[in-house]
Amino acid sequence: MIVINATMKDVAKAAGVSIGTVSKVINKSGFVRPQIRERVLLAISLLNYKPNGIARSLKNSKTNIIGVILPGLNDLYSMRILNSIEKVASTKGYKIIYCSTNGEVAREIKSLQWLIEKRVDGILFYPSSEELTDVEIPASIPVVLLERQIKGYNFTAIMHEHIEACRQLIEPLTNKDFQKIIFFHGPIRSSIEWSKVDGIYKTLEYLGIESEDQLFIEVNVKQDKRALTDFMSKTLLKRQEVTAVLSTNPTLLSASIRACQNIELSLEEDIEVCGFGDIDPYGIIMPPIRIAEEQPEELAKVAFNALFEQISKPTKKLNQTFFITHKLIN
Amino acid sequence: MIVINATMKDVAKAAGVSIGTVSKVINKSGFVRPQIRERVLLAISLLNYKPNGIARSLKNSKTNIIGVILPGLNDLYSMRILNSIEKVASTKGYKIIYCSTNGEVAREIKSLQWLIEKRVDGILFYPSSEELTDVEIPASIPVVLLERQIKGYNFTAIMHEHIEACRQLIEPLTNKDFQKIIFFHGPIRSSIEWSKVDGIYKTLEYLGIESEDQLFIEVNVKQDKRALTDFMSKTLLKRQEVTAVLSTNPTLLSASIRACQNIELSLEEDIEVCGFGDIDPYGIIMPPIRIAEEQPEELAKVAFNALFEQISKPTKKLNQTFFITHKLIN
DNA sequence: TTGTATGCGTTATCAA
DNA sequence: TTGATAACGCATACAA
Repeated sequence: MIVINATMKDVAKAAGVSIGTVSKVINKSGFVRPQIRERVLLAISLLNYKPNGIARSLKNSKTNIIGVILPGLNDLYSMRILNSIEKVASTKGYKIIYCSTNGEVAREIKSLQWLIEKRVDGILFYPSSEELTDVEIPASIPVVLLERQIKGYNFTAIMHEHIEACRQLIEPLTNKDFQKIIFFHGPIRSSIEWSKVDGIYKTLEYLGIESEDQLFIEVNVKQDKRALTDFMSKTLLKRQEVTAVLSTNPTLLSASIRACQNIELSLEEDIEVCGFGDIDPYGIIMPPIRIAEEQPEELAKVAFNALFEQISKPTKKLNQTFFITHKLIN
Repeated sequence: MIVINATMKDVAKAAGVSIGTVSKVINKSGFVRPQIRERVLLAISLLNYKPNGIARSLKNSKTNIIGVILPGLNDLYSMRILNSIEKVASTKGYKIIYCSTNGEVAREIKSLQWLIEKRVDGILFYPSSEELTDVEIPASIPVVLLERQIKGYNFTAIMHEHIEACRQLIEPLTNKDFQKIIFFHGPIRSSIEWSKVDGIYKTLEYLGIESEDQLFIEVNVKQDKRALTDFMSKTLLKRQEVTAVLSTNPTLLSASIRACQNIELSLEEDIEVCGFGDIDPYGIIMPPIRIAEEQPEELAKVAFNALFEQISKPTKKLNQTFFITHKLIN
């Protein structure tokens, strides 16, 4: 008997038993006489029967899928987040549906709605802003946020703590003779950039250094590589008194390095460059610079576990914020 | 009337119509009297009804999901592949389930089986070897392979062509005075490494250079960064006559650069380093070295389109191999 | 121990 | 134009 996509019904017929019995054999639930069980197993392999996960999900209200919404896979940070989420999720039997938003609220909404429609068991969401409207998330689908809280929702959120990292970056600079530091940062309306700049201010205050004496320069990170390098080169040339640079994200940090190379400032002797971002996965930068690295693996693990918790015990609705600390290298 | 997870039945009852009518309104199929239509729409928003995608998939035998199986997200190449697949897929209304295999056949099989069970509409599969056993893929689920063909299956496959890239890398080296080149490559039992080494041989032959006079060194890429750098440093010190290095993958290429820095060979004056792999996304390496970059975006696009083709017209079973060419930079 | 029947939430085919 | 009903493939409570 040849059946293209065999169902339990086909198996039942072939084995001369009822659907219920086949189901029991497959799910190892209840008891089935060994003899019959064998007949069923034989029929299954003969017909090359594959259970239909969709029907199962419908019946059980469980998909074993979680949705992961990220701005995109454009840097090592996002890549490592997704990589880790997938790894830890798969140890608990979950697969992931990955959605990118390109930082657009409209696409965030679309993704959320799609995932809700597909009845995923939970959602990990890295919002690109604190705003989100026009989407109500059913209480049956837990959501855990990455790196940001969303106004008016108060989900569980996991984010990096920046103040301590700022201290670790800045303090060594000031241990030596007094330095004039230039801080390159992105738009402070971004909450992440803001909290880094805030961390810098707090650190300076803690160290008894006047913020007014240092240079804070907001840079348009949307420029292309070349433009960024040029801008920083010019800035550094204009400010010859500067002896250290701290950049708050990988784009700016790499641009700082290119700028120094550009105007022939030696990272060894003339200027000290440090900042946030895993920009040198292959260890090529010489001399190695001091970097505060995000810990995406840690973030992913904590986030998934929080989500898993909520999936498993839907009653527990204790929304908290967890903080991850940076790792300082070199 | 408060309903937690409203269904079409709830909507129908609330609007005082039948389920069939509600379905018609939602799917805009058939005609519904405007007045009734409004009533239904009202009920939908009142009850906060969300269609159940699982039930839809069951009914329509269509999930709008494709599975993507990759060895992992451990380098920029995989990242860009996944990124592009997701982007192009979403333009056609598909979401992706991402599965990592860590290069283990057992996990490849598990992933395939899981995706088959979930009845995804198609699968993009980057196998880590040419072997695969114990898994029969139903004809109803098209599969397109990335970078490799699997023995005994003969699926449509998309892969990079390496011979031309080898020519473009090697020819400039030989335009100058005769050079002694060292070729660092990975295990040639890997089909990708093999085809690169093959490309090198063919190029040398084409250029009339004796392969015997050049150095081919197979390197264990599983070593850690430090060990790799040391190994290459020693090799280069032993072979002072070498004036150029070609490495066949990003791990080896970056190690070559670190080795040169290590033993103070100037990339500008003493030695020429080139090879395969996008190791410098932030443009920090000075001087820029010549690199043959894979084109993951192109690969992803071609692969998805091939898959989409097969999903749309299941009859067409013309399995082919498509080749992508590298892009030479610097 | 096994079989029957119902429901999960849709869509689609018919009658009405 | 609308409504009733039968699938889709499976799990399960209950009857046999």
